[in-house]
Order: sequence, then C-alpha cells, then structure tokens
Amino acid sequence: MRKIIMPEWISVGVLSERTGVSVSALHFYERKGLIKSQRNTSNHRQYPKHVIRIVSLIQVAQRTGFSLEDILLELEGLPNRTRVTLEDWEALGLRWQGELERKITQLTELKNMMSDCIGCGCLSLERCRLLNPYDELGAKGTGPQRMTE
Amino acid sequence: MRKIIMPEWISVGVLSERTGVSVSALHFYERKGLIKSQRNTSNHRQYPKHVIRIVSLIQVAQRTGFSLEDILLELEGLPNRTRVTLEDWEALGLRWQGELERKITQLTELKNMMSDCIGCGCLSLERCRLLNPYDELGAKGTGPQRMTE
DNA sequence: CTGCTACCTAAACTTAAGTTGAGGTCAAGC
DNA sequence: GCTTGACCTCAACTTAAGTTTAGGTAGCAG
Repeated sequence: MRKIIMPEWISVGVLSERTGVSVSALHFYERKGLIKSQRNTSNHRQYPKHVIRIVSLIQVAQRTGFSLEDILLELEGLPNRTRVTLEDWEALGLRWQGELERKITQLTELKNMMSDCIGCGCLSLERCRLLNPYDELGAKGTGPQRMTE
Repeated sequence: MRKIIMPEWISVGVLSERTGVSVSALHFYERKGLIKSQRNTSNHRQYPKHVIRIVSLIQVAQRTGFSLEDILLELEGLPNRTRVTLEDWEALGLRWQGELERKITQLTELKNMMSDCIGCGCLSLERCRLLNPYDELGAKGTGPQRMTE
C-alpha cells in the first residue's frame, strides 16, 4: 500500500469543491476569523489542506444549530486553532450532542403538549398551557371558555 | 355558575398583554395579513377577541419552526379565516406534529451520525459521511486518512 | 387648559449569514 | 499578444422577523 501525499496547500476554489461551501462563504468565514489563509505571490489565498476539516466541522456545527459566532468561540477554545485533533473532535462532538439532545427534548415536549391539547380539545382561551404561555390577566375573572363555536 | 361575557372587541394593547406579543409585532402581523382589525372612530385598531387564539396559534406554529409566510398559507387554508374552530385546530395540530416529527428525526439522525463518528474516531478527510457530505473529488485517488496527527 | 396615556403612521434600523456586482490582477494557452 | 479562467477587493444588496424613532392624534383627569 503506497502512501499518497496530498498537496499541502489548496486554493479557495478547491476548498470550495471539497467542502461544498461557496467561495463567497469561505471569504466570509475568513473575514469572521473562522478560518485563516496565507497568500501566494499572486495574492491568492492558500489554505493548508486540514482547513477542509475545519470547514466541515463548521457545517456540522451549523446543522446542530450553532451560530457562526458560537462556532468561532468553540474554535478559539481549541488548543491548536489550525490542526483539529481527534481529542478536540471528541470534546466538541460530545458538547454538540448535548446541544442536539436539548433541542430534541424541546421539540418533543412541544409535540407532546400539542397531543395533549388536541386530545383534550381544550383550545381554551384562558387555560391552555400551549396556547397561553404568557396570559396572566385572562386567567382571572372570566373563567375558562370552550371553543365549541 | 354565571356565564361571564367577555368584551367583543379588544385593543391592540390588550391583545399584546393577552398574547405576550409586542404591539409592534402585532402591527407587523397585520401588515403581513396574518391578522385583521377594524378601526374605531379614533382610528384605533379593534380586534374581535378570538384573534387572541389566532395569535396564539401563530406563536405555536413559529415554535414548531414555520415561517410567517408558511403560517399565512396555513391560515388562508382555513374555512373561516377569523374564527378558528376545534376541527381547524385538530387538522393544523396534526400537520404541525408531523412537521415536528420530521425535525426531531433529522436532529436524531445527526446526533447518531455524531455518535458513530466519535465512536469510530474516523474524522477521515475523505470518507466520513458526517464531515464530507459533498466531497466527490477527495473520495478518489488519495485514499483514506486518519486524523492521528 | 395642561398633561398623560394609548394609540396612529412611515421610514429607517437591526442581526445573521451570506450573495451579487463592479472593477481589477495575473498566469496560461493558443 | 490576446483571451480566458481563477482569483482579488470593496461595497451594496438580500431575507426574516421584527424594533426603533420621529412626529402626530384622541380622549380623559385634574
């Protein structure tokens, strides 16, 4: 088995192809400080190839619901900003799973509340905890109301 | 048990208090066609009180992830735009639960992919389905790579 | 009459995550 | 020697879901 050596540096176009992220978005990430590049003699960006991994992690983080600002903080928290190790990824991944878990729980709760609400047919203007999370005034004085038209 | 009659018409301030939605947002919803009002002699908005229910439904729909544009379509699909019946709510609620279910499934899949990825410690630049959803080029020619620094 | 409060309109501003456009450089191929 | 393609910068534009601001009205209390 021969070991094939990949090029050390890649252009923004190649980075775009390899990650599925548009060139303009990559420029944008760079302005935001999420990725960094060097320039060649023609002033073209040159990325060390492991930036592919960073961009990929950014995509995953976005899919789990983080903002680019959050992600920047995560990346800044890494021991080595440019080379993400296996240990880094384990730590990030576990944290992100926690975040996903929270999101899933929230949506599940909402769904269950909906089931209850549909099941009981309440739609009460004053009492339904799904429909009236903020209502304090309506709760007193006027009594519950059924939506039986 | 006395039946207490609620006022037929409420002001925008009251609607705001009862729903937890800011006055400016209610104005905005009205511009978007999500709710409708009549005006009194002072040109103040007057809402029939069942608009509370519509605004509440808007909140729930937003929490399940619909955009206001989506929600407008949902509301326009109702037999009676101004008075949401129990049957309407059942139909909407079931559809929205489906949407929630889809979202939950997606997030769960992402979380499982993360587990696999962390578990196998791959982080392969070329093969990880979590990290490389778009990569076609990298898949050929260069072979897998481990992130063992 | 004065002030207060709730309301009105229209337009500009906000944030996130980019995209689009205009105008310019550079190296390669024909 | 010209054209093409990939790249560069900077500024303006986009969408969603509102918020903020400025300036104006209507009715009630004292």
